[in-house]
Amino acid sequence: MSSPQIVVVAGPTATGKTALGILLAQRYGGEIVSADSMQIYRRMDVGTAKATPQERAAVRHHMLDVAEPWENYSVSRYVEEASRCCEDILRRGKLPILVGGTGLYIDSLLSGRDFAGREEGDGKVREELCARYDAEGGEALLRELASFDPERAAKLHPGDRRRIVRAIEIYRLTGETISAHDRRTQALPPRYESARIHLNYRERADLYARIDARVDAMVKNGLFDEVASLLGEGVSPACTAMQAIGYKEAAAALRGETSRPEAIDAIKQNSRRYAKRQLTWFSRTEGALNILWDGAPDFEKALRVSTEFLASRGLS
RNA sequence: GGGGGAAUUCCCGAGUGGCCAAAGGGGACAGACUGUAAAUCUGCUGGCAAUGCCUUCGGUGGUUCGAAUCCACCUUCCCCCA
Repeated sequence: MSSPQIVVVAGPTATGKTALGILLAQRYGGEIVSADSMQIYRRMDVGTAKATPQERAAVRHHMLDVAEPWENYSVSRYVEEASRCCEDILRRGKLPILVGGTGLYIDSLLSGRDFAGREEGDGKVREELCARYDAEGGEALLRELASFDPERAAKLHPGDRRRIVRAIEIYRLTGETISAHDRRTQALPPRYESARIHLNYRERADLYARIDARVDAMVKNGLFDEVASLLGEGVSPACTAMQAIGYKEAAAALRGETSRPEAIDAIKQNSRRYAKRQLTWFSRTEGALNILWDGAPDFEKALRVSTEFLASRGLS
């Protein structure tokens, strides 16, 4: 195994990724590349727990504030832009430290995955397929998918509108089935060798308590004002950015659909569930150093353990 | 003090004699994931030596071949009249 070009710090929300990332960047002379699907948006700071101006002054951060909240960002754009950042950092002889909780972004960047039909689509096909899904039902579209890609059809559930539509869309746009596409991209060697560090709490209850406390802190730090101002500048609730946890619930409360306490409870609950999904995602990647907090983070120890781990992988 | 109503599995809430370990929803738990991913989708949820057995529908006792469902009393809560 060749020595890693990139260090990854991942884990569920509220586990101290940002702080450990900065410590590592300082220790190794690295720069942070964020891997967070919501921190890419400008003016979404408190609700996404973005690194503070002080933290960003201490260590250079990339892939933060690279899009407007009304833009439709995507994994493919992330891979494109973030890999440019990594190339740049590497070229300058520094260590890119990928920090974030969006598993798909991390894996896609590391593998150098290309996404099918990037140029071709203008959304028309997808729109049409979505309409058909709603009118004819999932079973019908799944049968259609099965006619040219039975392998994929067998894996999808009729209720999975998004993936059924996408699978048919790719075929229509590129002539290649998504199964064939996936097989082909899977066979490609990864773009970057990486050393991965995963953060979590040993006890689920501690993770959840930490999340709840952080949501309370966000509210105290002006989450509702931040959301109100976004809404005020005309950001539509339909935007991807407005589907972020904390934002959608606060927006509903600001519109009077729910009370604030209800919104805050919903934010906590959705954050806990999100953390669980992150855990599930990260649990399948092997070879990571798992750092488990006992009750509270111990960054001194984490830095020491990480350094040993990275040394064993050839980084000094 | 009198009259009426309600108590169901973690929560809400169906169920009014067998097809009920008990609909549905929520939550919890688990999983998936290749252009929205903080999104989206799926599974599961009394116990066990498990094609069956045991415990459970406020409590106790009763009717019945058989009760969450019927009867009596008790407890708690709600509403109305005082």
